[in-house]
Amino acid sequence: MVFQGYIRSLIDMPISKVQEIQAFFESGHLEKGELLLSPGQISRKSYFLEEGIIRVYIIDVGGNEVTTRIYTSPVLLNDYLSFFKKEPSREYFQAVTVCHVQTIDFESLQTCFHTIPEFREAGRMMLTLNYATLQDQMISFHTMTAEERYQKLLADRPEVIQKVPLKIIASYLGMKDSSLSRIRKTLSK
Amino acid sequence: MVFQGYIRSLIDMPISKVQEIQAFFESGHLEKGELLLSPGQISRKSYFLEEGIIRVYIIDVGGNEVTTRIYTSPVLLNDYLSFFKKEPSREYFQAVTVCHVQTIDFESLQTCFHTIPEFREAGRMMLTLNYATLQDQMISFHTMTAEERYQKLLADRPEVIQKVPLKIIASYLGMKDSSLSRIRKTLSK
DNA sequence: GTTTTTTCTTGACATAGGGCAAGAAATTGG
DNA sequence: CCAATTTCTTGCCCTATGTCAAGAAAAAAC
Repeated sequence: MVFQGYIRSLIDMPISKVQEIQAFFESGHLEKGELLLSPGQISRKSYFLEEGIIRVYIIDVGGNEVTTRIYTSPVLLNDYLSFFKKEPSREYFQAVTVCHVQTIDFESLQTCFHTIPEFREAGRMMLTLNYATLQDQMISFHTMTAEERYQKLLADRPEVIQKVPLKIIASYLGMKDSSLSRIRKTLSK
Repeated sequence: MVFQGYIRSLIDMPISKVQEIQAFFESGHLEKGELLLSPGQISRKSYFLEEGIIRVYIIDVGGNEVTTRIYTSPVLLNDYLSFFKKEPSREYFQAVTVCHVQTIDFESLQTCFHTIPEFREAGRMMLTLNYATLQDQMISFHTMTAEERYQKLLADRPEVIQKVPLKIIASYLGMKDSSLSRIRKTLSK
């Protein structure tokens, strides 16, 4: 249901088509804290996140975790570069909460792309949307203060604020956790 | 030549294939300062930037220009969201220098995608690479100071430093032009 | 349910970079 | 060439956010 609605929101197509697509995926489950992918590994799977939250982070030169993306369901996601170019990933993908996912491996995805043109379109649309999201994030960094970025996240994706630890949110928003804590105090007044 | 080398760097394919692809494009020329696309317009073309520099910017709520991307040749570029979803663009695309480009319209691109699977792959690769670039940029904002970002740009793409006005570079790096000017002074010592 | 570990809050102080504005320098246009 | 723009530099002062560190609160482990 979730899967079908999401795919059809990307590209309009008959239910039968989506069911055909869905048959290529298989259901899975992720524990809180589970790593889907680590630096050095080659990504073998793409995911449809049906329920839950997944974050992507790196360890910077100073040894700090930097969260660059936070995915909230429903969404299609993978490590494009690693998955398509078959090169080692440079990021950690981690389940922040328990997650329900639908997974698909490279070969199945290629088959699916080749046999169902609509899915190819959907794939491109997914990448396009992800790109647009990242771009919005860039613009936020250029034009907003740390507090404004927090308020935007609160307005756009309140579930992130509710379910993700403060220090991960702070890193994602490009500030220190002490600053975010102070911002919260200010806003609570 | 430039076109062929670039496409083949995305996806390995015989020269004859690339020539077939190139036939779908037509040569063009952009004046310095020329706008390729403005907010509200629907993007009708994709570009291969053969020579020159193109920047993308928006006007933020405070009325300031914010440069979000700077493309240096050779590179394939377009406004994905506007071009593929046929929705109004939200950005300005502007030639920063005189440019040589190869252009292709939506219909030709679709035809090219359908008839040449390799080009479809190349298109996906282009989007993937652009995504990766944007992501690197995000990470820079998270982990580096303004000065470090400047030094990185200088190391990675010196031609940007040489040919793009300081205030555009400053905006792209997320700082004020006065700050960048001071950074330059510091570094020159 | 007690201990251990992790996360969050808070204070005191430091600093990178912003805001404003004036003038210098470079570029553009006639 | 000379005037008009536009771009770049610089001084002074200011503020948002960082740094460090300690303790409180919450969550996880036993």
